[in-house]
Amino acid sequence: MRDEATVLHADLDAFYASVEQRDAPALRGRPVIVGGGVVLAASYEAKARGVRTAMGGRQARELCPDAVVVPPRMEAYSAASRAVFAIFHDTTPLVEGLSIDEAFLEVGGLRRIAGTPTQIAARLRERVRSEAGLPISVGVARTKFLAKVASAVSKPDGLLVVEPDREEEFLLPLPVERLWGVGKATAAKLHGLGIHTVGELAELEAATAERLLGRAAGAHLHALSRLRDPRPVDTTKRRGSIGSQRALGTRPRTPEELDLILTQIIDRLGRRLREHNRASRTVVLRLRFGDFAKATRSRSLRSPTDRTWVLLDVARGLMESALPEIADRGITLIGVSFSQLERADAVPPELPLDGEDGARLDTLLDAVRDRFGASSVARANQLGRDPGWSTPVLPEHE
DNA sequence: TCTGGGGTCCTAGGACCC
DNA sequence: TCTGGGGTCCTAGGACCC
Repeated sequence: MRDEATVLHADLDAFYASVEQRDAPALRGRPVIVGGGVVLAASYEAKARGVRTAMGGRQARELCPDAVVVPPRMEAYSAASRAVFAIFHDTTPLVEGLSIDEAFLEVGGLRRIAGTPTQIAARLRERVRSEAGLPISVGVARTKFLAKVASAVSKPDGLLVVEPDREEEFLLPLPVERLWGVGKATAAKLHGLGIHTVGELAELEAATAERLLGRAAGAHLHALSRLRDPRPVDTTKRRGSIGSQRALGTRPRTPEELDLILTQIIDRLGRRLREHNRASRTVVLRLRFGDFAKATRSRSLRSPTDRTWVLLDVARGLMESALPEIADRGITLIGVSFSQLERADAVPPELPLDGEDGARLDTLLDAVRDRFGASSVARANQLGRDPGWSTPVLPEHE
């Protein structure tokens, strides 16, 4: 196990709001809220008045009537993110992006050319401030998890180093909500057992935590509470899904309206897919009904595709199957994600399955699905992806 | 609290294969 | 013919994060 603090977690402060303040000097020093219906981001001046991310817009304005409310400018945030990540990559080749505004950096091998992790972290903060014009907090520790907690504790605009011999003293008194993966539901379960601090969780047996929280989550959180986090900084991660959704309000919608919205979402997502040279094998339709209960419907394809018309076709089928329930319960949100992504240029060509053969196979698969259920189709899909299988078998089924 | 939009990972049952 | 262990894929749902 590494015994030196060489992992940095760098996390931009109030990211969207800071970009707005950077670009409009009149907003500096004032409470800024990004987003109208719901707060997407709040500047520290607004946070000081109790405004929080994900809070309803009305409540936020009551807490902070003099706040400047601005609509989000996603393009500006993407550009700012690219500039900051360029500084990350200039600092070390070992960068693992977590989201638009945070990343892990492994700087263990750089001591001779760039100095200690603490020196590297301080210089990184200066560069982001002077070159990108944004405040950033950095945590430095032996593991990713501790570095992330350290950056959160250091906010705003902070730098916090957790030396290996101070880890217990730093972590154990913190509330369990600080653990990465403990949200409302998990915190409530732990509180029910009288567990409020990380130290109290660490005193449980691992098996007890697993029984209470589920095998994976329980084992993971228990390990974190005992300072075990073997995950290295991973530079090879790629996005596994992309999605888009639209809230609809509560008024009734006709099937024609829903189809139009679905088409717009799929069209936009299809573009994003092709821009990133990716293809998707599973389409997920996400619904929120009139009572705000959620549901998903999904379907997997024979092979990944980036063709909008194919994806739209699948999504329409899912939507159609949900229409009766929507008519009953009303609908307040439509979302679509494309998952099981692969590189589009790595998808093997489907030569034997194009054109009429492809149409015949689709008909065949539909018949199989009707008669034997979806998992038979899943098996047929496996066979269909086997290049040695598809060509000779098809004509026999005509 | 009358509720955004983008993601990740895990669980669990049914069906299937070897 | 029955039983079983180990594994994969699909679908649906849930918790969590920023």
